[in-house]
Amino acid sequence: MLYPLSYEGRRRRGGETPPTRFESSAGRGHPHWAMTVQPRLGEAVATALTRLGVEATAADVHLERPQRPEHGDWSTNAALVLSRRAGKQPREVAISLVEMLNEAPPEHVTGVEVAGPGFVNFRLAPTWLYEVLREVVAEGEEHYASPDLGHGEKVQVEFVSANPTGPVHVGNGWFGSYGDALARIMSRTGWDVSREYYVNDTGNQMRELGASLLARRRGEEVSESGYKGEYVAELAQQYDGPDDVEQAGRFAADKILAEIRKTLSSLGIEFDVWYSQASIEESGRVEETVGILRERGHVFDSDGAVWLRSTAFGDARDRVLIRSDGVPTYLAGDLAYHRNKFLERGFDRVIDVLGADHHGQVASLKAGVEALGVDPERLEIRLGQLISLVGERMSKRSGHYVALSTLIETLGPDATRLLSLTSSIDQATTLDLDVVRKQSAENPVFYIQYAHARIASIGRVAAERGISRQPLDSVELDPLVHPRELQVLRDLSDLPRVVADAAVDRAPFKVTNWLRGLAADFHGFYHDCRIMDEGIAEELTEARLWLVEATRIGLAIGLALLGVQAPESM
RNA sequence: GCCCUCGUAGCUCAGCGGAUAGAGCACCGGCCUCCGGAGCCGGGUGCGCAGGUUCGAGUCCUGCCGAGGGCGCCA
Repeated sequence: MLYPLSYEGRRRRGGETPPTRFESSAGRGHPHWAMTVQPRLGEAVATALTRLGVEATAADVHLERPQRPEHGDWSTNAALVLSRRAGKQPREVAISLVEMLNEAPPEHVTGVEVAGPGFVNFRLAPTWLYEVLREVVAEGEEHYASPDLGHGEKVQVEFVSANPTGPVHVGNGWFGSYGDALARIMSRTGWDVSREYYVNDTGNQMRELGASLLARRRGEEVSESGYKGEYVAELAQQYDGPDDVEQAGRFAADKILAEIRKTLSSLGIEFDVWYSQASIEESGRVEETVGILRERGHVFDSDGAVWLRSTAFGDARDRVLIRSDGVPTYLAGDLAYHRNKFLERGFDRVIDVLGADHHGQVASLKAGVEALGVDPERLEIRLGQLISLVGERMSKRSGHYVALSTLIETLGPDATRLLSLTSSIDQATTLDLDVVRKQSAENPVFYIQYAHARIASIGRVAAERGISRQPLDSVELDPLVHPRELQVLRDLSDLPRVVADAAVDRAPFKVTNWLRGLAADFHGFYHDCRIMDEGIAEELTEARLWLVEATRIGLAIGLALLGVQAPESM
């Protein structure tokens, strides 16, 4: 399977528990907590169902953590889902199930009950959360919440790829943060990820850029179709080459690209490969690709042009590959590029992150890829909704845009990144820069980072007071019974699942949401539970210090996945 | 005209077909002799509209309304 449709889907189809670190830890000799509660509950439910005459495996049993505490710690809708198979009413199945489970409850379970239309709710002793804490600490920042979902599949994430005709604007930064965070998340979950920036350094726009620069150098007006931004004038002053649009264009593009790279780098975004479109054209791969398509029988000639019969692959109309003047179209170059990705460099999967304004390219690109003999399912195109700016659209040609570098200077890199990582890229966003500036102090990133800094501060205070943590193996966690403490541990128990969902759904914002929740619950814990004080028993201090350490690990993992700093102080 | 995406609280956004739809911001009140108050606690309004699918729909399907984007021998 190339791509798991969903984490749940994998489990059901695979008939096995998700490949989390829990299993690997079992192999490293931690039998006591080698298996977390979730799979144990699944097994117990499946066994009970089977004994009731309903064929079921653990993979059939969907377990979730209910929203409401009164619904217990874990819940399953198995009775609802399987009632038809059982030929009984859901509640009837649920009641039998509960009776059976109560006869010999799984470890940690203190009660099983039927609720609502047929949910089966489990109440657990806090001990299950102590296992979570030990798990987090043992696995640490490196390994906790790093399920192997990708199995080493080679995936390329191409993102930003802004034309080198002007500085990157906030819209580019938006998708840049997204693509980079996605790459980080997929790397953690077992994919072999390569980040790529496609440099569109050919064609009319390069000549247009060169012409704009030359016009500026002569002190003339830039033509209507040219690039009017101030940066062109600045570049014109640096250019001492000949009056040649090609050369001037290349000069400008090189300078601009260096600037783009610098800006993205200041956001923590680095690419493995910067791929030049010009290099593809010069290598002859475009003609070669058209030739291959012709050999495969998907090309025809008409009106002096060369066409791809893309309608054969679901496109709304056929597309021109080579214009009647002999110049290849953008699509031809793009297909040569994608042939290179799949067939020359051997990526199993390619994710192109594009703005919704590229929507029109999707059908023909997919059709062309399929015509080349590549399963189009391997090409995944994530269209992000455009970022508009208080009603006006950003455009490099008009010079009307907000430079990403300006936003970074205003907000700082972390807040800038979080701006786009708090919501799905499917969400169309209108940025009001005044509001953004005003709210920058309330950016959620500071709330999360504050929790991390606070933990570092606790460590400093502990050191001052000569309190050091004892090895976790020798520490009893039973003193952790406060609702605030248990809530933090529940959050931590969710992280592997959250990371998996974020990877499979290509949705980094899920990590952000989880971080906000953990930070909130940690702040609550911190407020209500003194860690080191005269009235606090030594054992409680020990346990709480480990709770704090586990929280730090969780925060560090989440922040790293978003590419945001985890500061020791603020 | 056709196609795609999106419509959830005043604003920015969450919500694997499940139980009483949640956060943040804004607004109003509380809480520091304290390990960092960039914090904690309390306060209320909402699924664009109409059908359908089913035990159950914010979630899936159809139509309508609204917003953005796309439908080049441009890139």
